[in-house]
Parts: sequence; C-alpha cells; structure tokens
Amino acid sequence: MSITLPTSHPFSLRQLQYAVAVAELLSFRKAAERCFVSQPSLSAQLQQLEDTLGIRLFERNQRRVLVTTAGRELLARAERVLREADDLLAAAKRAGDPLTGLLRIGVIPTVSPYLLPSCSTALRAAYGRLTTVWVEDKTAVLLRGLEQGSLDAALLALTADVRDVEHETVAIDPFVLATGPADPLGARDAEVRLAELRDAQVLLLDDGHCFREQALAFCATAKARELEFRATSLPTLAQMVASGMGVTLLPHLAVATEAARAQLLLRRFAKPAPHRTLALVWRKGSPLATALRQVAQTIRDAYPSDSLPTGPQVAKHSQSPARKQPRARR
Amino acid sequence: MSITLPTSHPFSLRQLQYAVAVAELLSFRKAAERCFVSQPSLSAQLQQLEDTLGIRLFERNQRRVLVTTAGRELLARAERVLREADDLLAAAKRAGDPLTGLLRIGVIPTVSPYLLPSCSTALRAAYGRLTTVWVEDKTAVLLRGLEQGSLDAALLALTADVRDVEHETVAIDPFVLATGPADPLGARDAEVRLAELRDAQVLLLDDGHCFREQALAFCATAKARELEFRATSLPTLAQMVASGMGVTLLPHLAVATEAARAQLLLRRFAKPAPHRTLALVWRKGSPLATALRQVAQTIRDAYPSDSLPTGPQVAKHSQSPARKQPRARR
DNA sequence: TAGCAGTAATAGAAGATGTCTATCACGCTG
DNA sequence: CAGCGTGATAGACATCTTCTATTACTGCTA
Repeated sequence: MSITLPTSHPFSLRQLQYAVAVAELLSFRKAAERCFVSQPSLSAQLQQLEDTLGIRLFERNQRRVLVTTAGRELLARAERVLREADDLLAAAKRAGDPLTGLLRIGVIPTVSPYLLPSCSTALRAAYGRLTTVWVEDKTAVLLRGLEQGSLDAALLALTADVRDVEHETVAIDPFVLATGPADPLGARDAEVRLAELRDAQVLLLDDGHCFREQALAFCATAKARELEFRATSLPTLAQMVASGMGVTLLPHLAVATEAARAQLLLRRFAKPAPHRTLALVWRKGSPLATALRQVAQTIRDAYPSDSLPTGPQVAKHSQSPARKQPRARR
Repeated sequence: MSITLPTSHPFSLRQLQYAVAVAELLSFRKAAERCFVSQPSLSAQLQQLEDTLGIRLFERNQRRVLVTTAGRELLARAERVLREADDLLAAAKRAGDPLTGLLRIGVIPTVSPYLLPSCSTALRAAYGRLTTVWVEDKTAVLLRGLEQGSLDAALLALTADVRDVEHETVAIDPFVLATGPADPLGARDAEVRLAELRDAQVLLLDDGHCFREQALAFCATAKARELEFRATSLPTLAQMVASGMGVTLLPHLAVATEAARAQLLLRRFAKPAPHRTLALVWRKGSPLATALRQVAQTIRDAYPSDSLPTGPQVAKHSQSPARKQPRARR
C-alpha cells in the first residue's frame, strides 16, 4: 500500500519552490529575492536539486537562464507538488476549526429518537460547515467505537461503565412513573413515593440498555418486581404498559413522544427522584475537545423544553437543569 | 501566476512521510524504524508538523495511536503530495536519458526537404522514445530560436554568423554547377574550373538564405554576374535554370531531387571545390550536448549517399566526408 | 578600450535544523 | 510488584542551510 519508498525524499519542497521561482523569473537573483534568500543559497539548492534529479533544469551562463527541455516537464510537476502541498496547508487551516467537516457521534437508543430531531437541526443551524453522522447503539458498543476511533463522541447516560473519557453534561433526565390508564398507581396526583412501588409489577427494557440498569437499580431499592418480559425499545415498553401489563419508568425525555402514541398515566417521583445524567463524552485528550464542548452546549440549548402533554400530574422541571451542573474538568 | 506563497513552505516532505508511516503502522516506533530514524526524531518532526498545521493529526497516549478525524483528510492529502513528488522523481529519471521526449530542431530551407525524409526516419528508428519537431527557417531565425530556448538544436551550414554555439559536423556538401540542358557551360565533361564562370549569368536564391551568400561569395571570386531575379527556393531556382535563364550553383544534397524534377546538366567543381559544411549546432553548454552528438551521428549515418542521377559528369564524393572532420571541441 | 553594471558560481564562517542516545512517565501484563 | 511496551523529553552532536564576501564572466557605455 505504501506509495513512498522507505528511503527519505531526496529533495525538498523548498528546492522545488526555488526552481519554480527561477523558471518564472528566469533569473537566479530575482528568484532569490522573491524567496527571501541570498542568491548563493538559491544557487546551491538548485544545484543540489539538479544533482539529485540527475537533470539540468536550467541552462545558465553568466547572462541568461533558460529552462531545459526536460526542465519544462519537471517544473510543471514541481508546481503540481507545491500546489498539492499548499492545498494540504489550506485544508489544515480550514480543519483547524474543528467545527468543520465530519463529526461521528454515537447515541444510545433511549435518547436517539427523542433528542436527535431538535438536536441535529440545531447543530446544522449553528455550524453550517459541520456534518454530523449519528450512530445509534448501546453504551458498551459506543464506548468501544470511541476507543477505536470510529466515533468522535457519544451522547449517553453517565454510568459507572463510562470511564476514561471526558464529558460535558447535556441534561439531567428524571425518570417518570408510567402506568396504563386503568392502573391505580397512576391514578394518584401526588409525586410518587418509593413505598408505593413495593411489589409493583415492573416492565423493563432488554439487557444491554443502560436505562434498564438504571431503572432496575431504582426498582430494587423500591422492592418492586420485574416481570419476565423485556422490551427491546421504549416505544414497545410504553405500548405494553399502556395495555396494562405492568408499570414502568420512562425517561422524561421520552415522555412527550411516548405519551402521544400510547395511553399512559405519568407521575413524577418525590425527591430524591431517580434520574440519569445525559452527557456528551469523548476520548480523553481528543483534539476535538474544545469543539465538542461547544457542540454539547448547542445540544443543551436544543434540549427539548419540558412539555408533558398529559395533564398536571407531572410537574415541570427546570428548563435546563444541566446549566447548573459544574463543567466537566480538564 | 505563482501558485505558492512567497514564503517558504512550513513543512517538509520528510514530515509528511513520517506522518504517513505512522498513519499506516499506528505506531511511532515502527514508523520510525521504517523511516530509518530514531523514534524521538520522528516524534519531534511530527510534533512540529502538527504545530505548523495547527492540527493534531494523531491522538496518542502512551499505549495507542489513533488518526484524528481531521488527520484522515490531511493524511490523504499528504499521500497525494508524496505521490506527486515521487512521480517527479520518476519523471526525472526517465528524462535523465535525454534521448527521450521532445527535441525541437531547426533546419534551413536548403537542407530541409532533401535531408529530412531519410533523417527523420533514421532518428525514429534509432531513438524510439524521441519525438523530433522540425522547424524550417533561415539561419538567422534559427539562431535566435536557439538563443531564446525555443529550439534545442539546428541543422544548418556553418558560416561566420554561426557563433556561440557548439556543433557537430554532419556532412560536407559540395556545390555543383547546374545549367539548362542547352547551356554550353553544362555540356563539358570535365570538372568546372573557376575561369569558366567568368561573366556567366548566375541565378541565386533570395536574401537571407545562407546558401545565397555562400554561392555569391564563390561567384564573386569567379567574377560571374548575378542576375536580377532571385529565387525563393531551390526548386524554383532549378526550374528557372532548367528553362535556360542562366546557370546556378546547387548544393550536392539537392541535386538528386532537383535533377529529377527539372532538366539540368550538372558538373562538379575542380578543387578547391566550393562547399558548405552542414552541422548540427546547439547552445554552448546545453545539457543536451551529449545526446545531440549522438543525434548528429545518426543524421550523419542517414545522410543520403551520393546518388547523382545525371550521368558521370559529377564524380562521387566520399560517403561520409564529415567523418574525417575533427570533432567539435568542448 | 577601459571601466561599469549585471549575471551566476564559489569559499568559508555562522546559524538553524535534524538526529542521536539516554532517560522519563505511563499503562499493560505476567 | 517487576518487566516490557509505548511515546515524550533533554542535551550533545551532525548535518544542512544560509549568510557575506568574492570571483569570473558578459554586455554595455563613456
């Protein structure tokens, strides 16, 4: 695959630059002036270039300089090399602003469908030259992608598994109790107290979803009991709950969407309410860090404002709780 | 027109090479090994490259190396630059043999139509990869072309005007007396003596042709008289002579062709016979010199062998008188 | 014809740049 | 915890590049 020989390049870009300057001005002296070097330096470099190429590029006596026949072609090539090099430099400058080009961001499935619509339009609006590629997968897969370099960042819930990354918090996403329309647990108006859930029949997500672990941990505390069946996605879960199979926890982020699709009763929890912390994470030491912080900020601003469609039983949360979070260090 | 900025290139091909090696091997150590440098050297160069580009190409901690998002594009560009540079090198090597590519050779009109047919086929046969472009013009124009670099060489008659060039003699081209079929001057069998031409009516070429000057000089010695009319080409001249308007000198090179077209009587001159020296000339110090000497040799070999179709009155000349010429110095 | 103004090439000293070896700091692995 | 791997760092040494001053040559001009 390697194109270049293992041996170091025998000539330098500088030499090519000198040669091109001479070819244009047909004068060593003037070329040297343009290149901001002394004429002897330029002379020496050109001589060396000609030596290494094994070709006289210029035919020169004491009063004139002509481009050799062979030189014509080689100088054209030299210009191409220099142009490519300049392009590289320009591309680097452009890319120097990391908010240009391609950004591959992973998202967990319990966030993706609810956040991406607003989030991706916001990013498009904020950074016109940034193309975002979203990859939906479970936390473990995303972290592996990050580690391997196939992802630049990931939007996920912070858990103990999420280590060796830097992060910027995007939002605190509280959990909400969701029941079927006939469920007595959903009928009350007040905030849910832990004791209410004792022995409740709880439906949860499939293995591997971080939200499953989080909800499960909470249910364990509340001494609720998990049913055998595990849903593969939040919509499925909501559907099953709406049909009266049991109760569940839903992330507040999903509530607006799911409640619109399924008949659900929703109640918020009494403090300390269960919740997850959504954050944008990236590899420790990623050069995109500063850019990603800005991206996180934009996502935070685009985070769906509280909009529980199902009546007063769920109190409003503060619009951007994440704002109050301390910034990630480093 | 200039593509590159006047300022020197901030990075080197070597740095690009190092970067590409690291991108491929994903290891500084292995890349250093492949590039035949120590790992610190490579590290330093890469760091410098990243500095000048203002971009981290690699994300590296102590145990792994990843290519940055921005690095992906820039490294692709780096490979292109290196490829172009390699191409330049290869092109130089190919062009190192000057008998490859394009050779622009000027020829004077009194040589061109008679020599080119055999000559160009011989060159094509000898140097398959050489393309020859022939430019026909008078000596002065050719010399200017040489001087300006628009010609690589010229095939012409050596005169006092031809200075500041190196040359390799191709042939000695003796002059021949040509008369109309009815002319008493042409009727004799013996070699022409100078005295025979006294007061002869001589037709010559137009101004600017070197052959005119040469023939004129000889006629002046012979005390012949030039007619008013001047021909624009040797064929015209031959035609006019055949029609009986006067006599002329023809270069032996042209005799075969012209005698086939026009009714001419031809006689060679007694020694010292007038002649011209045809040579391939090029700028002093041209890098093509050695190649051009070979070309001259080929032309010499391809020089039309003596073939006077009009009887015995013109003796054969040695096949390659030029072989006896001393080689041009320097 | 001598001298001047222009060119590129050359020589030698000074400076910048690249490279080396040796070492460190860190993470993984037994 | 020791040992091996990584890349980064430090300081000495080479090499390369550049500089100034000069030479050699040409063409022009007084």
